[in-house]
Amino acid sequence: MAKRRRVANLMALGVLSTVAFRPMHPYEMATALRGWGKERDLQIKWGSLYTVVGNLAKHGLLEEVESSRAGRRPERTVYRITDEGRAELVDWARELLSVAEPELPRFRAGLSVLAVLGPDEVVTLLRQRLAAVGREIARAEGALAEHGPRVPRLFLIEIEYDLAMLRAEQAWMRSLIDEIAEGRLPGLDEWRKHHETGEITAEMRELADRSSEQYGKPE
Amino acid sequence: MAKRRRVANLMALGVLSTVAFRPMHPYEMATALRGWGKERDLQIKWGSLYTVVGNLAKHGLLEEVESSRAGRRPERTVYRITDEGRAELVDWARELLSVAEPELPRFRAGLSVLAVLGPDEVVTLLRQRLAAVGREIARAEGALAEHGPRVPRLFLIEIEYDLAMLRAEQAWMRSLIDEIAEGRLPGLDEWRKHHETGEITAEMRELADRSSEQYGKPE
DNA sequence: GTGCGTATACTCGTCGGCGAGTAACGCGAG
DNA sequence: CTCGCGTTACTCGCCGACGAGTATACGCAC
Repeated sequence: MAKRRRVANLMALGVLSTVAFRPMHPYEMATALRGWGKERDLQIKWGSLYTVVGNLAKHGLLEEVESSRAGRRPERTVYRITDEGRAELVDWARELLSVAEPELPRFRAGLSVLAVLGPDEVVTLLRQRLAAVGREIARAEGALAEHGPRVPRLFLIEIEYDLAMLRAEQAWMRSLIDEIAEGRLPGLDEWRKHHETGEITAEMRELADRSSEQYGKPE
Repeated sequence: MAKRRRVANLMALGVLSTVAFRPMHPYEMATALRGWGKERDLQIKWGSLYTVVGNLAKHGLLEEVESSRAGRRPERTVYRITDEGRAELVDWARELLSVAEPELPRFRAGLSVLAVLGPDEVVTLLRQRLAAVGREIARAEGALAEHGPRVPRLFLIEIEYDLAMLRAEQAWMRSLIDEIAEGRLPGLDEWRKHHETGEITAEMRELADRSSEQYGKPE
């Protein structure tokens, strides 16, 4: 289960997958990744790039090929992927596709502190986010429509995944918004009262102090 | 849009939300969070805890109350939330609930490097993950069933969100698996051939070299 | 009552992440 | 032909994340 990667940063996965095609220097890897459209999956931090490539080399997953300097430009070090690097890439892909450890999206964190806001405001905020999700959906659909004809479907799979997840999120948010807005959410009155008066119900106090186990084991 | 948080780590959100109830020392915050069941959202790294609390204090979101030592135990520093801290908590919650910047789940990264594996293996791996997702669903359902009676629904919202997302993921994975397993995915033959012979199609080579813009602007 | 395992409550050091800075080149405008 | 601004290609350095280490206290067996 998810053995510790020598280079854990997901950008390293991107690097490995581009440099698998042909030897490159770091900057080239980044532009290739970008040109590919993968900046979305593993966002490129220019600062990290060289750290990551350096670490990959240190661990024998990449190796330095040449260190040419054209003119008096800064030196460009070209790297090639090693057999070990290729193995790591494959093994990592296997892990990512087969393991489902729970993720912690930021929105989920927001949901878990819902109660610090009042119900009415929550509805407003969720509506804003719903609109934003709608825009993301449009964007993903646009991307599919644009590239669908030219690019094999295999390479657009992540976008299809995005779409599926975004639509699910949209549906879920809609039903939650409706429940709150129409007053059907159980406990809504206590929530509103707590928020207006700042008063903490006995229930909440109890919850706050209890330290029993809940949903999910500590790692 | 997502102004830079003085303390960006999501654990800080957890800390703020617990210490909002009453002053505590760091270790107590962590156990409260755990007892609450929030270790799932913002997983607790013991090393980070003190860094995070320290940073919150440094930025005036928490303040030191007393530094009692009971017996000859290590000194316990108790912190209280400041008005600024409370404001940050509320503002942060607002942001998390209203903004939808795209997340980058690990699975999505795996999908984006699908092609380094062969279709048959991909099916096997996805089936494994499908089973794992099923177990996660069961777990979330169990948690809902267990706590539903005792805990107000408001505090279980994240679990409902988990469930919705997990089910969507399950459905999407099923349909992808079927498409590949039943040979309905377009481009499947090229994919298989590429994987068996190691040969790169002209299409892929072209894709690899092109550096045109795609889906998503660089930040 | 003494030994030992476990919970409590931190401290420290390292390593990676990443923003900001730098420097050479190339080109288009005037 | 030269100014300057965008692109290429990196380097530097801080600071935050977190694993591992540490030290006390408490409970319980024998």
